[in-house]
Amino acid sequence: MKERPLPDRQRLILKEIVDRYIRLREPVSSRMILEDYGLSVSSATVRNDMNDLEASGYIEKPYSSSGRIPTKKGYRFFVDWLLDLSELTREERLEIVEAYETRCLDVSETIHQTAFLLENITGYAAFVIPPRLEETRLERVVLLKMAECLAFLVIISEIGVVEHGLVPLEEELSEEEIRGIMETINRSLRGANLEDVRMLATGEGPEGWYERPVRQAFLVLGHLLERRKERRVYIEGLLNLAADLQEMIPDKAMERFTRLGRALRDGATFAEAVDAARKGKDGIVVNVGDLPLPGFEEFSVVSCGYRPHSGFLGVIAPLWMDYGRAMSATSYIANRLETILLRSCVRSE
Amino acid sequence: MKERPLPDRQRLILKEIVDRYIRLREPVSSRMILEDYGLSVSSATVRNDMNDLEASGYIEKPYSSSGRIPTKKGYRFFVDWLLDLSELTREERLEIVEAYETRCLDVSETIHQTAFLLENITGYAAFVIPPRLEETRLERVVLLKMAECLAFLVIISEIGVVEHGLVPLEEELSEEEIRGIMETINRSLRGANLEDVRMLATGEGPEGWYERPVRQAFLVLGHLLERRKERRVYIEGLLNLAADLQEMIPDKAMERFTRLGRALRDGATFAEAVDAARKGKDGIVVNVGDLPLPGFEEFSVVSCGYRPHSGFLGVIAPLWMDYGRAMSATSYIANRLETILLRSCVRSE
DNA sequence: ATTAGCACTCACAGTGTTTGTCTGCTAATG
DNA sequence: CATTAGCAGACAAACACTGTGAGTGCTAAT
Repeated sequence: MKERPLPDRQRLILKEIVDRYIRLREPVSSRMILEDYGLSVSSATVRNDMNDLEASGYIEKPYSSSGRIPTKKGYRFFVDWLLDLSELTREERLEIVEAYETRCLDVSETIHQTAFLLENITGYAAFVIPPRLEETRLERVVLLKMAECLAFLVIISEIGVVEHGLVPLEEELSEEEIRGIMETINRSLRGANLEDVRMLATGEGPEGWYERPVRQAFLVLGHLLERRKERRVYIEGLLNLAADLQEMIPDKAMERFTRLGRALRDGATFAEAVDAARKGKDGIVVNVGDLPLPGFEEFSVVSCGYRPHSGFLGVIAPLWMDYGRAMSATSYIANRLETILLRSCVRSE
Repeated sequence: MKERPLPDRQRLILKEIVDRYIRLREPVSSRMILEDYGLSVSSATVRNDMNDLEASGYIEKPYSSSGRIPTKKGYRFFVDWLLDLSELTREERLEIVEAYETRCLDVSETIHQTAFLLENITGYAAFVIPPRLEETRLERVVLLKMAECLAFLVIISEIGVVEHGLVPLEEELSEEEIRGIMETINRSLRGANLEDVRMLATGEGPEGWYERPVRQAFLVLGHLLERRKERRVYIEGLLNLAADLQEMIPDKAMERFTRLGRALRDGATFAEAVDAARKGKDGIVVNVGDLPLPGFEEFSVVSCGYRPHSGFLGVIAPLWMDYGRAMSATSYIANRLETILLRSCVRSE
């Protein structure tokens, strides 16, 4: 794990190479570094250092006589040690805060909105992954009579409205009876985590225990939570990666783009990969091209957790992304979302 | 409008050229036609006919000595006169019917599902455009008390649940009072078209006429309908067009793809363009590369209306799409959706 | 340890060559 | 007069060849 620390000048040169490559997207030559950076040594000296850096695996040459570009290891080192964080401007922060102003209490809605927000701010592809069902506790369900044989079921967790759907009833029930069902459900399930609720409601479960109308509500409850479990990922702005791919591999760009798209179509896989890569950390995590998913070899993922635990969000962008900006945007928005979710509890009293 | 009808052999040759080009995607030479099609004439004769067809604008050459490919006019003629419709298989029809089995009464849900379905069946990009608000009448709203200062508003039209959302209340109201609000709203608005409702609810409207809590519900009502008005288009499977673009213009594929994506991001524009191109027709309409939208020059759109009027759905695919299949899939699914929507009214009694 | 100088490498863009396919035209044919 | 055979010409596609210039590695001098 512990690398021998780089000599000062080499650190400087590496930083310059990464900075410049991120800015201009072309191999950096020894002369370029001097021009930009007024180092008081000659280009040959720089070349020697670059040689060392290459030997240690931080940079590489696309071909034998070209300038250098950073390797993944180089980006990694850059992110860990050399990065200048660039805070969001006051205006940008304001924009984010305002975007949440008109929010309603629907969790999916909020999360979807967040994905858009993060996309707009960073210009990269953004994703938001809601807290796992396992980590979300049922506050209560609300069951309301809508028509003779139709009720409305709303699932409310500690962070707001999770899902809602219609419950067809086999016979007409009075409002009192429906309230009774609701209370039966709440009495037995309040405080349970939603994954347990789902399993209970979809599994063979305690069929005999309840009367038919309760079972009917249960069925829908399970159905809704199941749907929620599947639709776990909101990704926006995939199109932003198109131009990057074009630049990366002009002739295979399209193929790679579709591969990426397909990999992300099944959101759950992506969510799990990122979750695993975060290794349980809470705050900002940067994965430099090491997400074990097909098509992600040339992309970095910046992610940040938010409470309730197990929820996280972030951006997907090429290795040469502006890490500083992505990191501050991601953590700022994670923070806002967290605040919004925790504040907005829809409690019963 | 009326073209002089093509001589029989030329029709045959044109059909063969389009058929073959759609199948193999490469210019068709005079010899190919003979091989495939056992015409009892020589290739020179075919060439002469091809010359005539080119002169009339039905086919063209990519370069001076290549085989021929259809022009838009050629595709147009093909679609209008030469096409063999290819019905969906029994299995495919079954698949579609089954997909609607688990349907709930939420209109957006159903429509979204339909877009997926059409994409899967055809393998092209599919879109579904819901009926305009102007063409949808309010069946009724349902307002239900959920917590002390929170109610749930459900908007129900002739075709199902249109939208729902939370209504924050400024003071606690009894269930009776809330029911009162609901009835006030329903009394004055039932049967009105949703666009009028929206304008009424968002505009300055009859502020003075109602007490505060009613206004509050009104506000949310307007907000929900506004959102609905904006989110009018469901497009799925855009990625399917990527490969086609790659084939069409290998070097500019990505650029064109993003242009297409951006054009479709604002769904309303797309919806209007297609709507205009359909010229009020009810059934299947095929637009061969003549949709006046940037990026659509090289794409055809097959669309089909469904009731309630002003709703329509269809596919977007390259000019060389399998029109027969696309048309039968589109019209079949339009038909199913129509049935489902009209059947599923959520009436009050 | 640093530097100047030089030989070497290689992408890139431009140019030429070859090959094979398919056309248009013309003159012959029934 | 429609049809055909035969031939010359067009041109994409694939490939090799070349010059140019940016950038390196190495070596010998400081």
